[in-house]
Amino acid sequence: MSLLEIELPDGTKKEVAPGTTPYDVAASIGEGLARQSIAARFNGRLIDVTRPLEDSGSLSLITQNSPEALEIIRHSCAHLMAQAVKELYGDEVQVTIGPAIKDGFYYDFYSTTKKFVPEDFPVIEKKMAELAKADLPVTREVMSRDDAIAMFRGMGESYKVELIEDLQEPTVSLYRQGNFVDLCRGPHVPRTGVHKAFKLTSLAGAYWRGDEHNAMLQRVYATAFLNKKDLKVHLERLEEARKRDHRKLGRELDLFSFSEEAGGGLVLWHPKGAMLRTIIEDFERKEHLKRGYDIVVGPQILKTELWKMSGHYENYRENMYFTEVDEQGYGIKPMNCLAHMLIYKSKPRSYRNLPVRYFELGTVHRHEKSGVLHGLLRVRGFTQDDAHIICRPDQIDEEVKGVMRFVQDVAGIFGFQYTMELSTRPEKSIGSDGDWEQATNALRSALEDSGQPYDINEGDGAFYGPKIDVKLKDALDREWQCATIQCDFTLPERFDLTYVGTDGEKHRPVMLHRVIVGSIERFIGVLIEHYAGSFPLWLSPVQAIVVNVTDNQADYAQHVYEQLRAAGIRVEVDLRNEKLGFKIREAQVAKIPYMLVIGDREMAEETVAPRYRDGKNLDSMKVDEFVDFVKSEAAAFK
RNA sequence: GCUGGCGUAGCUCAAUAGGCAGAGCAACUGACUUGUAAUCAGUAGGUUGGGGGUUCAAUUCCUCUCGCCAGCUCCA
Repeated sequence: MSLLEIELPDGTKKEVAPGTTPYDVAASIGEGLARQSIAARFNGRLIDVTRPLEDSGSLSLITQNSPEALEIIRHSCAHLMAQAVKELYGDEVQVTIGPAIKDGFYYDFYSTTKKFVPEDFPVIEKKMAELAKADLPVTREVMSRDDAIAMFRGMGESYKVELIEDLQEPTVSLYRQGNFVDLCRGPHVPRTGVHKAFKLTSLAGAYWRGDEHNAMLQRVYATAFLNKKDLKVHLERLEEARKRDHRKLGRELDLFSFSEEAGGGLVLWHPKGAMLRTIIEDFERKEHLKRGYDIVVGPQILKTELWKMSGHYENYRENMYFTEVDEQGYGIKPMNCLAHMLIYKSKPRSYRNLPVRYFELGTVHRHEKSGVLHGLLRVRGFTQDDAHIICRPDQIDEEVKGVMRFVQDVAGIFGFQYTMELSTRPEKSIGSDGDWEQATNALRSALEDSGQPYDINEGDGAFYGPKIDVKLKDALDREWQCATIQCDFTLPERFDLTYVGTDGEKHRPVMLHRVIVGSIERFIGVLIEHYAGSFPLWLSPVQAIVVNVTDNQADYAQHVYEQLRAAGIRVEVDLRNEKLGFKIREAQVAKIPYMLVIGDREMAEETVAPRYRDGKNLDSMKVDEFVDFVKSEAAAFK
């Protein structure tokens, strides 16, 4: 039999007999490499390290240091968990699927009798640890489809049977470890002893195949890492995320609340939260004016007929609020585009006028399903930093690039990294091939131009045009959908938007919908978690607080407060008869950047003694000096 | 919307196998006049989310409803 030629990543070639496994190859290089290898990549495909090689090709070993390692370990750990559950609860529980996900994995179980509770976690973890310690070999088998169906049917695993029945292949692969066998494509770690750091984290309901008409399964979430140290870091990060929860900080910092009486998903902005909003809104207006946008304002309600014309009534009605007065129906706007188009249509437009860029801090209402509401991140009434750019087709490219630069600048100012996705034409869509091609190319070229990497979501665009989604990455590396840019051919058509071209004829413009931060509500929610409530000076609703040491300095402290207020500093004063330490503590908990301490010394010298919220004291300075200091510090962020 | 869990003072949480609802912080009053993360004492605060039911008696059990939380599905 002829030997196989195996090419290794460093370019060296080895000749091996057919049936040699990647593990054998690793062992021939070094014992350490063999021990560390948990899978292999052969001709681009991930395979088990114990899989016999049948062809020549390129081989690289996946060790614990490889980027793919964690996902494989987590997937294998899901099998370990399923094995533990089956050993503990046996026939009461049916297994379904258990993939790796971001930060961990889950396994969905079906049972009519066993109800998982968090108290089961230590029991399951203990069993998993036992199985890991036993260091069972994990072996792959190939079986005909019919045999596999018969086997799982015999085991009473009807969900597995259903999965296999839907597969087209004549054979399926199974993985066995000890008494546990699971349908799986693999690859998996070679032995259960690889699992050294795992933890069950939570329980949830989930529908079989994500369809609410199907049976409800019990999903057990868990996570696994290469070692205990990485697991610990991850758990600490979860704890940090909990501490930063914007709903908790929103209450503690007195920024906003919700009221049962007002209704779910409707935000009540308290003075400090409203201040924060106002700062961001002022920032937005300034930035838009700088970039050639015009500010417009449309009404909150528009006649129902208009929503029928736009297609919203047909496609979006269940998300809209309606009202009727004098037998005339109105829809409360869920989007701002209609008014902007009516403004465009208010007079004839020439190619010379294009593009028009209409910007509105547009408050919209959408009846989101009750189960999806989540603090500020998903609400029913919110304000978008919305703009519609109406332009000639040949201008799309430049306009999209302008929007991309805008996004880049704003992300930079707030200290966000971000990722981008291009969503292309879906199967169900309208518009000509040429339009789609031009618009998609414009978006792609803007993405290329930005120099940032991006993903492509084939077929995930809106039915009326392709789009770019931008996801901000916060201080804890979590992603939030904020900005989007969408090309739209439909609405200009439906509303008969036109411009007169050089040829004197009417032409159809293109409309770009775009938001930069998305919704002010969601953005503030993200900002709160991003900054953990400690806003930079320019965003802080309260920038400084004047605190006197004793009543003796009360009049001077009040005077300083008034001076600062008059100078445009967002300042408070705490004249309460409390110990200085107590007042400092309260200001610290409120995350106010500067505390201005005033005792007899400062009063005599007519100065203030600023203390930053990190505990550092600045030298005493005159009030005017502090004003200049704050203004220059705050400006530095912009 | 679906599945599961939870609603007790402004906040964080006790209590009850159905029998007078309690603490810390916050609030208020008073004393203390204080130099960089919590001074002491006192007072007040509740139709136990809301409606209906079972019971001599319901915060506790049943039921409907509203809201919140986790997830699913969907989204700025």
